[in-house]
Amino acid sequence: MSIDRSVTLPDAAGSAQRAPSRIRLAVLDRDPGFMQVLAKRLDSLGCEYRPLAAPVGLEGLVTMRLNALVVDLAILGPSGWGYLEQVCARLPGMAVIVCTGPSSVAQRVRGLRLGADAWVTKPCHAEELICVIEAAVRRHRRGEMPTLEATATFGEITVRPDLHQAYVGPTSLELTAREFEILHLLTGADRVLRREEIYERVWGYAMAHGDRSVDVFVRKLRQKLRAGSPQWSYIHTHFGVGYRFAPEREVDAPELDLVEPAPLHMLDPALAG
Amino acid sequence: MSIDRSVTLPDAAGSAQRAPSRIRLAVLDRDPGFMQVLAKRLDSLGCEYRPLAAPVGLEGLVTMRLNALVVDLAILGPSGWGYLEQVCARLPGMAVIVCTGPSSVAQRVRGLRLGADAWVTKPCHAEELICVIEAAVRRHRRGEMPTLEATATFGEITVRPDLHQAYVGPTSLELTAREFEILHLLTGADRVLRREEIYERVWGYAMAHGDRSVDVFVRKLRQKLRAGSPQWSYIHTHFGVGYRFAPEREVDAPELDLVEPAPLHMLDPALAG
DNA sequence: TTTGCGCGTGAACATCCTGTGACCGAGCCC
DNA sequence: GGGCTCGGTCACAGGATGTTCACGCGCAAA
Repeated sequence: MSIDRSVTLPDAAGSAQRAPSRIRLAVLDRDPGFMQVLAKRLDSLGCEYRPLAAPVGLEGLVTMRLNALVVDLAILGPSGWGYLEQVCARLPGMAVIVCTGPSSVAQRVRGLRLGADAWVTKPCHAEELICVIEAAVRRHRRGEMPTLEATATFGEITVRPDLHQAYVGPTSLELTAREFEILHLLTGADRVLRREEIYERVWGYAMAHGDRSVDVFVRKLRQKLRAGSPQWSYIHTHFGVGYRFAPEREVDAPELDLVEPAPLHMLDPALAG
Repeated sequence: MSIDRSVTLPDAAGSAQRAPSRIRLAVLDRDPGFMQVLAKRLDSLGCEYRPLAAPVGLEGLVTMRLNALVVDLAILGPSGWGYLEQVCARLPGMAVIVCTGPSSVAQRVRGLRLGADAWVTKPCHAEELICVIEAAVRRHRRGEMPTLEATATFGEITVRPDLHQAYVGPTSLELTAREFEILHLLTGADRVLRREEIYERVWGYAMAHGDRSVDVFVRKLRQKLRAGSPQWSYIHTHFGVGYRFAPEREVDAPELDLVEPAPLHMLDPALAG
C-alpha cells in the first residue's frame, strides 16, 4: 500500500474541494490560429497548458499528470482510433476531448464509445471548448480524488490522504484537519510555496495582508513533525519567500541508520521540559 | 423481536444506485418523433427510461434517483437557466445533458458553466446522443466505490446487504433502512468519508449547508452498535473531516485476556532511548 | 557590524464542530 | 382514530480547533 515515492514528485497536489486547483491540460493539435486563441484564453484562466505538436506516448502522458487532453484526430492519421482507445483505457483519470474537423455520426459515436469524454467539431469557439473541458474535468474530479490519492512516505513520515492523517510507522501524528491539508499541499508541491499560495489553496480564498495564520500552522506542524521524527527536518523556510517541504536528516545525527522514531503522542508538555 | 422488517423496501431506496449496468434516465422533451426514436434505442439498450413532458421539481427528480437527465431548454422557457442551475447544484451525482435546438455560443457556454455535462444540438442522431449520455454517466460513476453486496464481518458485527440488516451473532441490530445504508456505505469505504459524501450517496442529492442529519444517524448507529457490541467501537470521528469505519476493541475492558490487537501508540519508550 | 523587517513562539481569545436529547410530522398497522 | 416507527430538525453544551496578538530572535541588505 504505502508507496514510497522517495523525495521528488511534480506538482499535482490538488487539495480537494476547497480550492479547485488549476487544470493541467495538454493540446495535441497543429492549427496555429486555433492554438494561439486557445492559449490566450487558457493563460488568462490560469491553466497549466501544454501544446503538443506530435502524439506523446502513454508514459509521457502519465508523467505530465494531466487533468485533460484535447486531441485533433486529424493529426493522428489512421492510427488515431487505437491511440485514442489506449489513452482512454490507460489514463481513466484524465479527461479526453476530441476536437477535430467535420466528422460523421459514426465517427463521433466511435470516439465516444472508445472512451472520449466529449467531441467538439472544428471550427469551434475557444470559449466553448474550454467550457467542455471544464465540464469534463469537473465530472472527473468528483470520483478521482479519493481513489487515486496514494499514500506517500517522506523520510520517516507517511502521509495518508485516505485517513486525512500522517504517521510515523503506526503512530498517528494527530494532525488536525487544517494541519494535514497544509502538510499534504506542501508534500505535493516539490517547490517553494509562497504563503499566499498556501493560504489560497487551503483556505479557499485570498489571504488578508499581514495574516500570520500560515506561519502559525507551519509552527504547529513542525512541532508535531519534530515530536514524531526528531532527527529529521521537513519544512524549510525560505526567507522572504515561503515554505518548502523536503525531508532532510539533521546533521547532528551522524549515520545512525537504525534510529527508532522515538515515542510520540507525548507532543505536549513533558517532552519539552 | 429480532425479526428484521425485511419484507420490502421502498423501490429506489437501496437497489437502484447499486446497479451500475443499467442507466436510469429521464428525458424532458416534447418532440414526439425524437422521443419515439430515442425510446426505441434506449429500450433496446436496457435503460430505465422515463419520458417527461413537463419540468419536474427537485423533489421529484430526487425520488427518481436518476443517473442522467436529458432536457430540452426550449420547453422550459425563460426560467430554464434557473432550473438547470438548481438541478445541477442539487443533484451533482446526476449527469445533465442539454439537448435542444439551435443555440448561440454564449448560450452553450452558459449552460455548461451552470453545470451541464454536455450540450447536444438538435436535430441529432439518437445514437450520438446516447453515446454522449453514456460518456457523461461513465465519468460520473468513476470513483464511486463498489458497495460490496456480500456478507462481511467486522469485529463482532456482521453486515448482510441481502437482508438489509446487521447482526451480532444471530441477533439483529434492528437498524432502520437509513441506518443500515450509512453503515453499509461506511464499511465499504476503507477511508474517511466526509459528511457530504455520505449524504450524497445515501440520500441521493447534495447536502444542504448545515444539515446535521448525518451526525444524528451516526449517533443512532453508534448507539445500536454499542448496545450490540459494547466492547468495540466502530465509527470514528475525524474532526473537521468526517467519519471512518474501523472495528477496534475498546482498551478499557481489561476483563478478557484475549489477544489485544495491539493498536498503535504502544511503542516501548525504552526502544527510543 | 548595524539595522529593519521577516519569522518563530507562546498564549489568550473567538469560533466552529460535534454529541446529544428532545421534539415534530408523515406514514403504517391495528 | 390511536399507537407506533421512522426520518428529519432544532437548540444546547462542551470541547476541539482556528485566529489574533505581542514579544523577541534571526536573517539579509547596507
